[in-house]
Amino acid sequence: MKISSTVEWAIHCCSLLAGLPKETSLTGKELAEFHGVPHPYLAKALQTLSHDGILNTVSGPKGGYQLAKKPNKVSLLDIVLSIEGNDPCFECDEIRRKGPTALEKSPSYKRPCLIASAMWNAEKVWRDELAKVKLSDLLEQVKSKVDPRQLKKAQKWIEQRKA
Amino acid sequence: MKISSTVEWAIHCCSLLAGLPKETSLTGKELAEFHGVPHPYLAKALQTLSHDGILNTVSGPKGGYQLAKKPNKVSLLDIVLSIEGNDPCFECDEIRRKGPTALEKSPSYKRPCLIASAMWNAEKVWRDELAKVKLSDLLEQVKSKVDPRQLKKAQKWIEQRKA
DNA sequence: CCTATTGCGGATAAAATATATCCGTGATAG
DNA sequence: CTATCACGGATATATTTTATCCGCAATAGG
Repeated sequence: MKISSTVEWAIHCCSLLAGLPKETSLTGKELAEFHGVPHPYLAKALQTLSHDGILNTVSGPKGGYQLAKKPNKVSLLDIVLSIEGNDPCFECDEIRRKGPTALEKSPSYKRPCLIASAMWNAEKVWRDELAKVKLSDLLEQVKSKVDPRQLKKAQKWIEQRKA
Repeated sequence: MKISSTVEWAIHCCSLLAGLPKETSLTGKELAEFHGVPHPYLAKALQTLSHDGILNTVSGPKGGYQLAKKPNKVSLLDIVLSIEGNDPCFECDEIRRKGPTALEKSPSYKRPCLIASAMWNAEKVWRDELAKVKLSDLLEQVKSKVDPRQLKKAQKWIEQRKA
């Protein structure tokens, strides 16, 4: 039960893009360099986010990625599901219907397995919690909790690229 | 982000053992056959559950597995963590400290990354939810929601083995 | 136009993890 | 003493994750 590290990269990228001035975009290469992660692989994730309407992309020189929506309209859940897919993390293999004591057919099989239900319910509260957290919330926290020197440094790095 | 199918087996096994009459135990082979899953691999899971104090084991003929605690003292979280390990599913790779705009050293690095915090918080509510569900709760639901014919069949199958 | 830059999509490779099996050892009931 | 069973380690196989590459389409600028 491990969340792929691509999810971490994707959230960082989206957070960064969310904090950018209007009309500013970053290329995949820049996003990879900024975060110190491999570019070709990160590109796959950006592609996926773009496909799912979280990022806007522009081809060609001066192209790159922008956040497709307002930061308060993008949740962590949106990003996680985009990268990981929205299959539930607990998959019910219907083992209640296997083995020598299973019935050929039973009305109770139409209801979900009790164990699966409990697992899915827990996953639901997890998802609900992630859905509550928007990129705008992260931006808000950044103001007070991240070292101002780092913010300055990042801002400078980006301005230099876009000049 | 997928939970291993071994977890599903483990929960089914624990639930079954929880519903057994006092002093009744089942062998690894019986548990595997009952659920229609491969015995040697399931044995590994049972071993782990035993190691973590969820199951009691007895060697030798007439040996096997029993639930080590009362059903209301074993939660789904106990079983999940036993099998999957208790590492958080989101691992923070500290990418905020990587790349050209990171600082050598900053007091803000002593606090957890904001993104990781949000992910861990969601995982906490997930765990809390799983901790709420005890094997006794599942047993209670079984009474009203599982086909009585299947319960009868299972009971008979076990009695026959133990006769 | 032409060219350089950039994202897209498919194919592929390498590494890590999950799944599954086997066997020798020790414990124990009969 | 023997048959049954759990334990622990070693090993094999399958699947997933991680990572890279390349040809194509889009586009800004000369």
